[in-house]
Amino acid sequence: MHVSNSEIAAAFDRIADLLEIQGDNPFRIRAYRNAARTVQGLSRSLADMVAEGEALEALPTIGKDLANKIHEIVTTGRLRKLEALERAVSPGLVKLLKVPGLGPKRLQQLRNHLKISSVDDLERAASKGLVRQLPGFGVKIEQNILKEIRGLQSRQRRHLWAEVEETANALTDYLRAVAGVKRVEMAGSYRRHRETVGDLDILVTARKGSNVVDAFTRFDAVERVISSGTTRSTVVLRGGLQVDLRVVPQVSFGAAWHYFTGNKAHNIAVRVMGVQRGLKINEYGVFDRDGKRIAGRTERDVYAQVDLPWIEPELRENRGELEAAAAGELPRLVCASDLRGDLHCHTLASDGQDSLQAMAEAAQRLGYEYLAITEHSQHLKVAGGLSEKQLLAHCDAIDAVNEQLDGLRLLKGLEVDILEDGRLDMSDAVLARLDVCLGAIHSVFGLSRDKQTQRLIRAMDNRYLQILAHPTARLIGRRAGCEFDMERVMDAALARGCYLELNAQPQRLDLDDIHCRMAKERGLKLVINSDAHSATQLTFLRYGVAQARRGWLEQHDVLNTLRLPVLLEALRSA
DNA sequence: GCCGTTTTCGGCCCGACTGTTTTCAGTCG
Repeated sequence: MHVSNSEIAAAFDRIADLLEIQGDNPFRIRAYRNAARTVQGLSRSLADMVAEGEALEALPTIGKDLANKIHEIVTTGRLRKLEALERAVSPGLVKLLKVPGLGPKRLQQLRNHLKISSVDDLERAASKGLVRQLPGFGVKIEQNILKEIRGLQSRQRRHLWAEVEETANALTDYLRAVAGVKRVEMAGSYRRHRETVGDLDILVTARKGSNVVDAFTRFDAVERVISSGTTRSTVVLRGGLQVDLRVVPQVSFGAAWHYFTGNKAHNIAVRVMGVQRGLKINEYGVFDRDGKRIAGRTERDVYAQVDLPWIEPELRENRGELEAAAAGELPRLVCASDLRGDLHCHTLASDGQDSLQAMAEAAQRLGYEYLAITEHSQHLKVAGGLSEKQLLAHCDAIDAVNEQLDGLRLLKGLEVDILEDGRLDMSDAVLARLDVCLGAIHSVFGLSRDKQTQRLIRAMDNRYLQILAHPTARLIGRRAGCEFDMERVMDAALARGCYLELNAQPQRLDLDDIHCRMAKERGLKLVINSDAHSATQLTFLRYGVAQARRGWLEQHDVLNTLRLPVLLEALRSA
């Protein structure tokens, strides 16, 4: 049995939910939520740490009690505290807490007076006009509850970052054109480039008297206005995306941008650092003991007040970036212009939509030195996988295009299927003729953790395999990644001179940010690839770069920042 | 439940908006 960090985090979050319903001490509830976040963000397996007898209490937000609980869940697979809570709380209640506007206090009222224990109960009671009669409730709250229940499903899902990019750009362009508006910036998880975002946060500075909030609520795609004050407004767009707007004075812009970028844990930690220095930090600025504003115009000013350099938004997760900043050890994050090429794409020869020539021209326009053409292999019939004979012919075609190219070199590659037993779907004799060989899992995702680990390691045992493509094979929101021992696979890759891919397709982003950091910590280089299936998809590489930055990667951690000759040397010695 | 330049108890980030009240509680981010 292996208990993953995600499972432990989920257990702590679940405990927090259940405690909230019981109206428990809010600080205890927060302690569980903080711990869940810490656990989720660790780049080491807690199960391994327990097995090696390491002191879990050294981890931030983990004290003696939670260390014991982690120990219990890792060694027994159970958590008695959670089981007791599950028995004490009826299952429908947790879902009720997800209804916007319903917190622990109102939930308590509903349970005590109306015996409500599920969303269905609540809908019935609200429809009959029973809810409005409770103390503290009224007609408006009752109507809101009914409205929110109906919209519950559509709003719960998170959106891929890339899916909301266009809306974010349209909205900022729209707001920048409003009279009196000076500055418009995205904040929140969008600015931090999380792979999915729950809502959009937009920050605006404007001259006095500007009707920016009004204009915002009249934006074309707005379906519903949830709230609208003088400095703040929330709307829901068609399609269910929620957008929050904040308007702040210019002198507060930096403080507000920092505050609304988050994440919450990062903000709280910075505020606590302020408190230790006798400062109050809020979205309007940094204030001394006399209440005088001493900073706030830029983010850099705010950080400077707590003796820190400016921190890249992608790092702001309270996963050690504040400590690194204090020590002057922040990473110099990789950026898109560091990349000199792309080692994973498809053409019409398998399941791509553009010709070799079109892909080459697009790569030239992007200024790349190299682009690897990596079709599927025969086992993946649905994607037009190539037989050995077809692959060799395709290599000739690549050679022919290369003869015409200036400045760009197409590399002969393959995304070879890793079969169930770990063998590769192509003979060594043919693989030997390639510049680049990626291996990937496209079937049998459900093997046991042990077998999947062995499968991947056996694939890397093949001397021709250089890169493990989209290692977990997850599809965000649709398919969980394969289960295997990531740390063993990474160590095996390191020992064999193999590399792991960070696949930049927005629905894959595989490896994720935590995995990136695991790799970096062991000195394993990653390759950021677009896996483009058309010429325009080559620009997807930027999503991968964002994910890499969230994983603290620097230029020297990424293989395809190398110049072509150095890259080829690195691949040959793999 | 965590944590410590106020260190083993007593705090725990802080402000906006809504709706129900008539000065504030609840919720949210």
